[in-house]
Amino acid sequence: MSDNNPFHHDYAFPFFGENPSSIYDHQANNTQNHHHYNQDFDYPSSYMSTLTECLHGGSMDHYNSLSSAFGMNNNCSSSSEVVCPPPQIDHHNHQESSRKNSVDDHHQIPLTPNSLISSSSNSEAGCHEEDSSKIKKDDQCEDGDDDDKSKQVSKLAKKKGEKKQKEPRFAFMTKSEIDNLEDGYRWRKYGQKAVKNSPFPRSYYRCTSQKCSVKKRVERSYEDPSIVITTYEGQHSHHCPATLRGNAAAALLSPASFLSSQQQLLIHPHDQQLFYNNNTNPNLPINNSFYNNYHQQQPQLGPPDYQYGLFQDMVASLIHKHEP
DNA sequence: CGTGTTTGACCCGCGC
DNA sequence: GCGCGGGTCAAACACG
Repeated sequence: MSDNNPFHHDYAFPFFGENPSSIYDHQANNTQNHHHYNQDFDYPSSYMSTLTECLHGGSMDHYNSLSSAFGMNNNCSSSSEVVCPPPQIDHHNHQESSRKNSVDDHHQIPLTPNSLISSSSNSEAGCHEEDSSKIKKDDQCEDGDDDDKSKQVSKLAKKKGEKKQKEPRFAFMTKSEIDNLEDGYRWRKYGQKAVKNSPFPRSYYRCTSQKCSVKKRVERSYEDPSIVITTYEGQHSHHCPATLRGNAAAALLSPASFLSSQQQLLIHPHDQQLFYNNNTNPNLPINNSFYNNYHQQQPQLGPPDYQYGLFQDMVASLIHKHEP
């Protein structure tokens, strides 16, 4: 697949978070002129729970409800109810991670207005074929390569005789200076690759929980370097570590809930004006490991006060918006 | 020492 | 068959 845009073959949802100043700039300068938002677009507060359920291992019904909730068609030829903001190449906002692999050419690919919004199920023709490739690899193992028997045995035992189902995927776009957005789960990075036509590498993460095969890819949009594209693959087979402590309030106010709800909220351009993007809050350390360290080292405590405040502001706003 | 990251090598599918 | 690009593996390394 030559397409390096995950939104062309994954279940995709556009999210944008911005700080107030930047959204004003966007709207004043670009958004309204070059891209349209569906005026009838509705954003029920159930987004919050729906997305969380998806991330916590919900059924495909959740995917459907998500897609419908976001006004997306289930077929691939999306009518693009929501269009992403225009690409703004911001070269001073490049990430600093090392790139071992040089990218041959960084030429700009013409942006189609719907390029980031189209969605498809995994059964669509445009999906990845990585699972079939794995199966084939395992078949080759059966042929008897003595070299890597030990590591191949486990794979064989895992997949032999059954065709592994393709994992459902969905992707988020988030305006953030942080690449790896905290979602409440613990992830282990297992790879990084240069992306064709993009100066930004793609990172591969796997859920650290045993028996959980959920993966996620994180990459920065080459069209707008301030946008982080996170693609989840699979569904967690365990509870979110951030919500495991049995404290409903803590769970509600956990960074995981905060971030996902923030992303959902920020899908609507009008809401973008209401909230700070947590990740561009100058009071927050711009540090990938901030939330990870927080969860690992201070799991008994709630988020900092400003996070409480932000989240409560958002919830209050949501309630206000949906009151008759 | 346990956990997570980095990074070169490798595999696979696909197009030519 | 060959090269390319995406995805994964695993040894080496970093860090608390």
